[in-house]
Amino acid sequence: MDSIDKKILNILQDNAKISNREIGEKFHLSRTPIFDRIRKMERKGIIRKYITLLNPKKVGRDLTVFCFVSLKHHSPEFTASFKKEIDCNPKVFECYHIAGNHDFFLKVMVKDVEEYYNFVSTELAVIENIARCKAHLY
Amino acid sequence: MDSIDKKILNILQDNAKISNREIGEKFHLSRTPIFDRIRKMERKGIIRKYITLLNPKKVGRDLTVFCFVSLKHHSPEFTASFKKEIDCNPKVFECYHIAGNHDFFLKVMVKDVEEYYNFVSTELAVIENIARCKAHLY
DNA sequence: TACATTAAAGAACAAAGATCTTTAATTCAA
DNA sequence: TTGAATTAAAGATCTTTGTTCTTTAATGTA
Repeated sequence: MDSIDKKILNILQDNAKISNREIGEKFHLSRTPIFDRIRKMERKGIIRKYITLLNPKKVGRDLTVFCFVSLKHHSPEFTASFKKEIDCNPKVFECYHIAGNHDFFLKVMVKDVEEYYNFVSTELAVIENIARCKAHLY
Repeated sequence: MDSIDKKILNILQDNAKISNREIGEKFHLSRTPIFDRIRKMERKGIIRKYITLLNPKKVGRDLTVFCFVSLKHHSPEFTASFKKEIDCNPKVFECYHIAGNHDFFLKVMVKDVEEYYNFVSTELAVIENIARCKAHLY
């Protein structure tokens, strides 16, 4: 991976739909080498996927909550089981197992505070292994 | 926005590069109405942007740090100025202005702990308005 | 030097996006 | 209910893009 590859990645990170020709113009290259470079990075797994970002406020998800969850039991089985369960929840947009005082970090997107507390009481707190949950509203 | 629009959004969220024809096949529609629906949602701002996700481990970003930053001054000018500055930093992948005890929440991706502390000392702490910074390693 | 490897360009083709017109369905007011 | 206006979809068409293949130049190696 040379400096051109890295610059291509920077461009793509911000805009997945830019054409190879337009990228090539920035480096005085034709679209062929750009295509080849991108495909190589896709095949190597450097480029993971192309996704679409929505405007949460316009799709009924006005409130973002960052939420630290502590578990009672910390064995690999328990943490993996928790992650698997929470990853399926459509309100949970990101889930990380972090080091430090807490165990998991969640990014939850909901309509309002009421929906968030419903989420906590009916979808989060019902999970056996949960000890504590600390929220940061956005 | 009807149910077809919502399903289109679900598909696009996971794959920004799927063709209109392929989406249309799922609903027994031609590519024209799919194109029109997507463009409408783009113009309304429902669709925000198309981005590329990389594999952090393969681009020398093994360590993710969630970092809460508190500011000294909290006026709109100060917070906007901080956000503008930090948004330009290539190591900062997400930045949110949150309610609660802290002011900003950052998702920072770096090679290792050393690079993170370099980031804090040479790129974060140099910003005048910073009061505190609390990190959660991932 | 001679050979293999790599990167880029250019030609060529299939597929995609994008625009425009027409048709059918739906809504709304007279 | 009728008729006009609006909307959604299809189909034709054109431009651009992605993709493949071949050729050429540059680089590295025995």
